[in-house]
Amino acid sequence: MSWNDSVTEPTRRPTRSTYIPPYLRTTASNNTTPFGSQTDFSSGPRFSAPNRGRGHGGGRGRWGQNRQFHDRPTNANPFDLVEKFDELEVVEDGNVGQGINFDAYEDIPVETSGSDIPPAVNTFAEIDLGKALNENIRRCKYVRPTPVQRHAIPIALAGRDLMACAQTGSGKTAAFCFPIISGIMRNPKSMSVPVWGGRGGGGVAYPLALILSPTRELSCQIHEEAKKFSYQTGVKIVVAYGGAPISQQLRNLEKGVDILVATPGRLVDMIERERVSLRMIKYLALDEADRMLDMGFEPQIRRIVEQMGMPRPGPRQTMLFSATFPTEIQRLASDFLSNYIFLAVGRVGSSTDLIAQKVEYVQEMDKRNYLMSLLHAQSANGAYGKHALTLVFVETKRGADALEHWLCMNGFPATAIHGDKVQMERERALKSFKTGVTPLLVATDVAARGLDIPHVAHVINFDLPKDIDDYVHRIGRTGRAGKSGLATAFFSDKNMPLAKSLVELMVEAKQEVPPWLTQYAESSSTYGSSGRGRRYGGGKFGGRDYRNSSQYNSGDDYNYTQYADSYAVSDSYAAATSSAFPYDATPNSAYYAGGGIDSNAVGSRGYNFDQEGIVASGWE
DNA sequence: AAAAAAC
Repeated sequence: MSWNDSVTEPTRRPTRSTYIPPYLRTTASNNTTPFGSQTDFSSGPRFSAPNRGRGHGGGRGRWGQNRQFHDRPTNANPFDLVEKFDELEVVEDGNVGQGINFDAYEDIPVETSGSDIPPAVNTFAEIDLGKALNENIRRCKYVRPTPVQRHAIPIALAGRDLMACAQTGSGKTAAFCFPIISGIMRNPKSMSVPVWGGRGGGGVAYPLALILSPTRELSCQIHEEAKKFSYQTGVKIVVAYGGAPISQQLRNLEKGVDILVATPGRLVDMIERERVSLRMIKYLALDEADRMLDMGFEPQIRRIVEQMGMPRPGPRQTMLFSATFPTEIQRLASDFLSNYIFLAVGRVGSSTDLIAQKVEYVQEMDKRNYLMSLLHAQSANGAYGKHALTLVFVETKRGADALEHWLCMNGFPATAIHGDKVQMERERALKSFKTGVTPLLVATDVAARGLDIPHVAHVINFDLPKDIDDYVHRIGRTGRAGKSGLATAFFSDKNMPLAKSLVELMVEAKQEVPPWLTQYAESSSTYGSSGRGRRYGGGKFGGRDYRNSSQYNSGDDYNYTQYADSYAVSDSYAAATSSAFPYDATPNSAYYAGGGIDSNAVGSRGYNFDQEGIVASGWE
């Protein structure tokens, strides 16, 4: 595949003066890496420096003059810093030489629609991502692309817009990062050089790629991942999010930025301060795109994408990733896309077989005592501590504080994370949880999506969420890295509206449903269930391209009529999901649950991907 | 109705 052809003429950012080729950019710390002291000047692309451009960035700031490569900040080796790396080594050592049955990939249902869809690849070797990126893939111990990567990367490398449906944990960060990094390296002339900043002076940074995510911690995580992928590529990644001093983030921007990872608020702030311009954005990725486009976020995202100088769809390549794409969200999202390809990998919105889901009927007033006995039983089993973390979700920030306090008063090493805490507390809580210092974390939905926290053995929905998709995201924090997980929900009278979809989800995941819950589900479904308070109408777990629904029916290979009918007769989760994949609509079919190559499903099929390091390296 | 996201 000659995606090379699709690469556009190199563009130069408006205000720049000194060009530093990539192979000079990353040499400063080469000798300190554990991956050899090679300073392989031949590995970088050779090209001549472009003409110097006169700065015209709105009169603000200038690019550096004659900045030498040794002036650049030392490039810390992310493979050293990320603690996951140690786990990778352990995992690998313990499992050397085991065969992997990659035929299992073939069973994953995949739906693509759109025009001229580039074929999927089976190996990274089939894709020319470049030497540096291939090295990083090796360092990350990604042996084979995950299913979403197999499909999404060729699509993205072909320059196509993409709406991709794959559950968190299916390797989507890499799926959009690899093509972005590769694309930027293919246009070396456009790569950043440091902004001449000076104290308070402030230049304008012109990132080529923008990755937006809904929470600060998720942006940090993406940044950490992306740094690993871009190691020694010369591609510079900067993260910007609120709650942290803006000064340091601005300084980071001044050192040069190709890819900006950000939360929306801080990004808008920086744009308004004229410290960031979106004028040169070539790649836009929205992680957790359905969340980014829900009621709370949509106006802000629309403003960023449509009203702050970003190039239009077409000149800009846009990639949306999410576990779920409700029809209504797809409709909104299509404003940002041009001739896009829709991709759904795995059973969309489904949870995984290896997460055992329990639902207990617990009255509000009994919840604390019930939690206490649960935790006592847990610690008696030894299922507790550094490698058996318990994540407790509550509905409100106040509730999180109260429960944290109560747990601590009762001798449990708990901490809490929610949006009313200052960022430092949030980060401290997360770290303390991750490291097992406080193996109990009470959290609001701030921690529900995307976060990759190894060793979460138990997710407790102390308060159930209102929406079943939030439930799916929450329980997806456990059962990772091939380990089994447990999810316990406290179901109270307040949760009656959730009964139906919860039962359907559990049936789908082959979980034992308590009879009382089935009864609730049936009684709640007798009235108002179909077409009622579903935020986005039918197809909430839209694993299907909305363009293929009736009014868009252009007649390709799907049976749209049947699909539409299934929504008409049943507004159910099961109907939505089982109709998502025409290849195998059998409810009990053993394809990977949860989108992509979910480690749990893999494990349940008897394949252990840990040995390849794929699972343990963090897929979010 | 809550949560998230700027200062």
